[in-house]
Amino acid sequence: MSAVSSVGPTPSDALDGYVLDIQVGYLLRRAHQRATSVFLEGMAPDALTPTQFATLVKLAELGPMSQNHLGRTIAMDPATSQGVVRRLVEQGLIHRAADTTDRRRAVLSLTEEGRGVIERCRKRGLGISAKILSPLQPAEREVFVRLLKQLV
Amino acid sequence: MSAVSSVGPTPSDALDGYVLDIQVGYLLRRAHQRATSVFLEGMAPDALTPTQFATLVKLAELGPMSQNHLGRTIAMDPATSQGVVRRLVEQGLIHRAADTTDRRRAVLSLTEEGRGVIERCRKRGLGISAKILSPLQPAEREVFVRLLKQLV
DNA sequence: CCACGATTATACGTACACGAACAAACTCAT
DNA sequence: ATGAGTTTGTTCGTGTACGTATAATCGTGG
Repeated sequence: MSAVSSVGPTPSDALDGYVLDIQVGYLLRRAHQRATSVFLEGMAPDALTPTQFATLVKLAELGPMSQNHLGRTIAMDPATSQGVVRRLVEQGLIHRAADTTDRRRAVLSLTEEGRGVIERCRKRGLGISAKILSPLQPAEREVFVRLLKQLV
Repeated sequence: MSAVSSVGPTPSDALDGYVLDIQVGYLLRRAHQRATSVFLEGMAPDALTPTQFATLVKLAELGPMSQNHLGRTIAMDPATSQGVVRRLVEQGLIHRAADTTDRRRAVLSLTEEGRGVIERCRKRGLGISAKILSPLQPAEREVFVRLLKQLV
């Protein structure tokens, strides 16, 4: 029976040194929330999510490939890839074709419309990145991105 | 299996300078994924998610309060708070009581079991934070956390 | 006192993220 | 060439996250 109740003004007997607001996981969650929010606001004209845009960009970078392969290049679970690709196909930005040599695979490629969306959104993407980093001093931004890359 | 041995010139005509892998939003998504994964692995004995743990910790820090208020202190949408708190109540870690002076509110507090979980998990939480930051040099870790805090 | 606006909590829909289970198809070793 | 093991894509369940809508309640100005 641990009598937990300290009479004093500290309700955090059980914590003892654990301060949530400086834990890196908590801060990453908050920063990711804000980055997503800035992205959605900036991409509102095309109604693209960060993951959807990343999928299109990677497909443009690397050319046609299978769904799972594409997903792996941007750290998407196969189950997640399925939903993301399905929505992009429904929007007409990605084309699905059967692979002639491997009947399990679906070969994905950009449609003309998908290519157009990327061109329109490229500049906006750079603006969004700048806005996310805007609370930092210019010199700090490069440091932060360098460290963040090491963390992934 | 290797990178695309460029069948054509550049498949990324539409990109022109937009490299996904150095966009801060994309890196934050990846880092958050990894942080979540490390957390879930480290907290496996108690099966707590990062958000659930944050909720318990904040409740210990600040004492009993309403559901929306608690949610706001850790950047949760009211809709999100509802689900997180419901699951914690189902696990017996949080107690819900009607507010006597405001019948809209539900006053949340930690149960004895909830307090025990926090005590057990405190040290593990610190270990998890260290593990997330482990790819960085010790000096870099403080810099990173400082910059990350400014981004939130 | 009462109508109006704000707040609290809930419900529904959408979207990522992942574990688990599955069928179909492929590869490879024996 | 057959069987074992792997890969591809899907489906289901859980959890976070958010917009929108709604009902109940509270506070305040007139």
